[in-house]
Amino acid sequence: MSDLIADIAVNAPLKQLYSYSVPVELAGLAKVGMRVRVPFGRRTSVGFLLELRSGSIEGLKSVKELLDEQPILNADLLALLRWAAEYYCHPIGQVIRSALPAGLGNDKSTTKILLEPVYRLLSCNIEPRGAKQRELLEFISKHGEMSLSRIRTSFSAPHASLQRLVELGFLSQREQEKNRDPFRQEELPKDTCLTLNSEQSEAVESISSALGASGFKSFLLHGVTGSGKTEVYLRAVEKCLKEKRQALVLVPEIALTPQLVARFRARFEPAGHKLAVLHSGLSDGERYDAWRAINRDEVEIVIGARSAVFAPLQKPGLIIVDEEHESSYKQAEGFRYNARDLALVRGQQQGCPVLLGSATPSFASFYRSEQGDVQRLSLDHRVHAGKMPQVELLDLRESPAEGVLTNELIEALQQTLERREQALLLLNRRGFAPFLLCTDCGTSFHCPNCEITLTFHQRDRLLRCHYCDYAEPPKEECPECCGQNIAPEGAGTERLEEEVAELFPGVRIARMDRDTTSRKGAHQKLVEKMMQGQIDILIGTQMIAKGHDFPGVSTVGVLGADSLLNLPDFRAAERSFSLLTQVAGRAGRLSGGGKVYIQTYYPEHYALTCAADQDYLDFYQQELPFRQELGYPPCGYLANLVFSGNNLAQVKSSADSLADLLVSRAGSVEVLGPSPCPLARLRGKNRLQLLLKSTDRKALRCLRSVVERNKNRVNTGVGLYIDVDPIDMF
DNA sequence: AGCACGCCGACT
DNA sequence: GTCGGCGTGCTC
Repeated sequence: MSDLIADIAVNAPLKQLYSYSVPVELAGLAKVGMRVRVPFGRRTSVGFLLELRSGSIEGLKSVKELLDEQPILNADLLALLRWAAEYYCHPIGQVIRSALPAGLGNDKSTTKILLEPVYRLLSCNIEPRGAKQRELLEFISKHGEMSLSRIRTSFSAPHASLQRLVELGFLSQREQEKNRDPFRQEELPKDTCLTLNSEQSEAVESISSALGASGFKSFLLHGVTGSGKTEVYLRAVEKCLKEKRQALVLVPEIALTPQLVARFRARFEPAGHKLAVLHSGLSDGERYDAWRAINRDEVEIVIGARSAVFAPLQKPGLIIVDEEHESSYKQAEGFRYNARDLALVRGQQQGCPVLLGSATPSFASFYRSEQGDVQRLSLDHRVHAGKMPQVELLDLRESPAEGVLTNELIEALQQTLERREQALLLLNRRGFAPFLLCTDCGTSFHCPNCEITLTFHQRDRLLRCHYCDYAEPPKEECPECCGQNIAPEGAGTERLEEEVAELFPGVRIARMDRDTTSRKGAHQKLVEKMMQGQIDILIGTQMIAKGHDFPGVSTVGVLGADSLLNLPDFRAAERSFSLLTQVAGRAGRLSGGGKVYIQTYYPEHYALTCAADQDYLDFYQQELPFRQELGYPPCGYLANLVFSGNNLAQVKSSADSLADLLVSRAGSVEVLGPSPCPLARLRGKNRLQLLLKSTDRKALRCLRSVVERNKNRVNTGVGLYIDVDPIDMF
């Protein structure tokens, strides 16, 4: 006797599926991709139906309830999610939940479906008496079925009259789901349909032919700032819509790039194409409505941040990842996926082209394009033939700064203010432990095994490598120049703001960083003030280098470029180059002849010199040997195991014992550590990491499954997670 | 993650 | 004598 069995991913941090019997009355209705309610242990839980098969139901509990009438996840999306759960070593139930809008994944559905009345004409043999009623009736008969909110756009307070018309039998009324529209009050911006230059045309041509062929193909659109990448996106999407397929556009953070959304709306909404936006700034309700509209196949273009890679499009024909180098595509907590990489996987699974775009491509993407895995499309020329700014590297060894600013930069700021132009000061101080530096010659201290900067640990007075746990005591004297001036470095935007205010009394200074923009709309407000010239000097973190162009800015100062270069991370040079190139592109966009000053102890470092020349290829060629020699991505693969717990001894013994096991099974995989995480204590927990590195992807996957099978070796009270393809090592 | 069971300290 | 602390173990 064979019965129907459902394999369910339960909403709990558990890797495997659980099998349930499907009761006869649900057998015909149950479909893969639906949410169900199942008894789980001594409680009930929401689960996701992933497989249906026949077999013996002996000893199985049965599905209690189907929570959807139709599957909410289609087969393609489920395939992507299952792949991601496996690849990123994360429980499938939680992976699925993270792909759903809040309210669909948990037991308590807090998000309400709004209903609104919809009116339809029944008969119009006789006329109603009131003038307003007649107008309403005429309006509805002209446009057919009409929702209350639509009627409200033409009539004020129509509800009472409509009620009366329903009572009199002129209209029928039914309830319909109402969609919350985040664009409600926004005016539709004007479209500027630009003519393409030859580079753009070529790029569009290549993408178009891939769209026509409808199979997977990936492109890297490498276009300098101002080279018109967005116009290429727009044309590609246009072509995609012509093929009757949908487009998915990923952006790092929509809140910071409203103009991209505006251009898409301007181009496509007048033609009647429906566009949806998914990002963290939406209310749960708005997000939920947008998600469901996409799922009902009412939307042709989706623009969204990271998690939009899971948008439930029925037949995506094109996936665009804008600013693909941005590290915010990697989720740093919980389900640690990389949306850029998953976009490529989704494209492969669904057979649709994927377009990665950036002015400073990630090293990985450029490498793939060099290998021929990704087709590179280059836009080397600025659309408006704007001059590239002049970049000057200020050598701090020759002219040390008294405070944060060197005299040259102070001078340049003074002149900028006199000319009534604006200045940007970038200081990317992030919460890292300070590093040691010889202020005479600029030497900092590197790990002999890993080639990354050693971090100074005040507590045990040691220089430590956060990858392999190499340690040495700090030198009293610089090994390069025998100088005695070895000092920890560090200064933040707040201190800079103070210094600038003292130097230039009366000047309008503003600061833009996470602290000053945490409130909703605060960022936009600063941007507007800057645009209107109400700010003379804007000080901020890398936030000021992204998103907006400030046409009035003629001078850019970069401080603490070295602190980025000295992060204990093999991507430090890549990050520095990328940020500096971007911020340099902010100067003198309109006026021409903007100047950029970068203060540094390493004016000869290739990350800086290449950024100064805006020369990506040169940077790539200089960086490549390091990655190759040390087997770092993309020349190798990484997985980071993080152990955390309150009791350091327990954390250490867990990490050590798992490390021993892994070393014995390592094969070609290097097992580095365990060593303290860059943030060795975080939220009261002691943290150790064990880095797995290999040029052989399969071997690394294999070792990861050894970890999965031996999680029980980890002491209770010690948490373990795996970060696959880590970006930040904390 | 929940939600139990279970085995030790201070309360009516 | 019990109420409850949170260690540990399981969930088709």
